[in-house]
Amino acid sequence: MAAADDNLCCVDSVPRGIDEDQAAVLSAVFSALADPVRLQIYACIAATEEICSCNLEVPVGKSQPTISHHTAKLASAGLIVGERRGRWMWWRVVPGMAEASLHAIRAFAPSP
Amino acid sequence: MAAADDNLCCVDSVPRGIDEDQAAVLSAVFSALADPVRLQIYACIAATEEICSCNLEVPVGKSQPTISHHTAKLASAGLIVGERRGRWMWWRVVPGMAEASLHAIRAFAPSP
DNA sequence: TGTATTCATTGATGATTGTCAATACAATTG
DNA sequence: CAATTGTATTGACAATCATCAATGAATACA
Repeated sequence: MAAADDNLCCVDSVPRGIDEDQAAVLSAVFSALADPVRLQIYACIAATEEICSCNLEVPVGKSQPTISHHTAKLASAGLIVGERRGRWMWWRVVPGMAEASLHAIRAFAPSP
Repeated sequence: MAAADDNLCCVDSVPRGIDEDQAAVLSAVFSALADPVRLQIYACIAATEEICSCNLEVPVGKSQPTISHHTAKLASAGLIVGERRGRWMWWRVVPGMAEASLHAIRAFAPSP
């Protein structure tokens, strides 16, 4: 019974995929991009040199606490950085962060 | 009163960011990558030519229904495609899908 | 035809999340 | 110092999600 290794699709050594810790870090980056509102915020920031928080409320159509919550999540993921100048908070995109995260997924994958 | 446009950080024309519909589509792609388990699955698939579902349960350490649920979400986002051959479901990565989604965010952003 | 196997679906549950009103904090201005 | 303005935090709530046990559907094999 069973123990037949002929009609199995399975190989002996299964690929390990990503390290569990690294998967958690990477998922945080993509989680930050997984929300339509945050995507609009990120695109707004990427489309400008830098932009302050008050300029984000109108184009994305959300309340100020919501904007603050989303920018904090983008910043926590390392996708943007903020600098406080006076009363205003200015946001810039961290160049290459998103691309590096994508690249990390297939670090060991054979190139196409 | 007010109407003082001197001490405002705001510009008149706020960047529109991404189209709302496109943001929904893109967020679906990144939502698919926003889970550690799905990242491991995606990496496992990317690391092989193609792999069948039964080979995914062991490396990610989840139950069969959970694996099926995750592969369905990755496929729904267009990141992988599945082909049924006999009893087995074989998965392949759709090349360039993730990169294209990233690129779409800054379609109109100035290059660095 | 019947049995075993692989994958998909359903139902249920605990956890996470997006949102806003209210409030607190910080910094400029009078 | 007091008032004003931009931002962050808290609390609460509805919605979504990840997970698994149980079940169903489809295919291969005897």
